[in-house]
Amino acid sequence: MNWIKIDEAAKITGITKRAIRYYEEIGLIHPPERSDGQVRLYTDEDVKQLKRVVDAKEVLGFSLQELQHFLSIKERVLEHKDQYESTKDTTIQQSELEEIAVGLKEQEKMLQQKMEKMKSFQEELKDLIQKVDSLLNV
Amino acid sequence: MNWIKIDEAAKITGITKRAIRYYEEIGLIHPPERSDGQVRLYTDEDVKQLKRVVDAKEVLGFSLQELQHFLSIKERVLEHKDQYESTKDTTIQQSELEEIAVGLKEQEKMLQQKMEKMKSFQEELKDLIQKVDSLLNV
DNA sequence: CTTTACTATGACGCGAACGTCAAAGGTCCC
DNA sequence: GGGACCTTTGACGTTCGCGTCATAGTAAAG
Repeated sequence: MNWIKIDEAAKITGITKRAIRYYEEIGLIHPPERSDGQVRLYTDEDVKQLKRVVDAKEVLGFSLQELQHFLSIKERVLEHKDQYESTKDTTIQQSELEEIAVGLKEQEKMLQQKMEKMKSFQEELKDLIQKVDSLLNV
Repeated sequence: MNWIKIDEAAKITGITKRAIRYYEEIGLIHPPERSDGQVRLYTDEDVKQLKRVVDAKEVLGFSLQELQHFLSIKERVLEHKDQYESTKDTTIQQSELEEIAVGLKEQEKMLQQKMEKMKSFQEELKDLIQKVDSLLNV
């Protein structure tokens, strides 16, 4: 495995070291491994997750809390699927699954609305660009 | 004209009264008319503008400053177009127009990227919903 | 084993975007 | 015209998302 320290992880992702530690602090990313001396060591996977989280935050405008909520749901669902017949604590109750389904569908609806609004804003932007261009080409 | 006070405007738009006053304070919306006793009176147009501003903020994840910048550019461009042959102070210099064009095109590019990332996130969401549904229909 | 360069943790600071409260004044209805 | 209920301005408080020290420990090179 290729372990890197926080400074390199920061350089790769473009996120500051402080922000990375902060994301860990609020549970947005998994705490990475540590050296014997308590130094954080990141894998490629860790770095990927970091990038995805930041993308989602920037692009979707989700608050970090919302994002964390989504990620924990996702993990639990995937875990549930893998360990289908096990009876671990991580197993999700049927009733809870239904709630999750409702919540996710709600999210998808909101995302859809967001994208539509973005489109109309994009149109407006294009219009404005056209107008500016026509003013320039006289 | 149908004048409404801030409380009704707040109820219509879903924005708090404090936020509306704040938006006015930082120049995000035009100061509305006032009664003799200094009470803010909003028209339908004002309410529309409020909605659009908030939409843009929520959907695009713009900071209020960025948004204000965009709105002021837009207004000045439109004004420029109307008063084409006038020599008012509001007229935009050629050089400035070019800068604006560059800035707007940059914005459009970023918007495009955002929308693409949103799409892929939407796919992920749909996947997850499918998985949950398949877990429910056993 | 020392030096040099990171790293960890804790604490305080900060700007944005409001919330909240107080004091003073405005509106409207009977 | 006198309450009951808004509104305004000002000021301070709060939360989020980090930035920025300060202090102390760690890693790697020579």
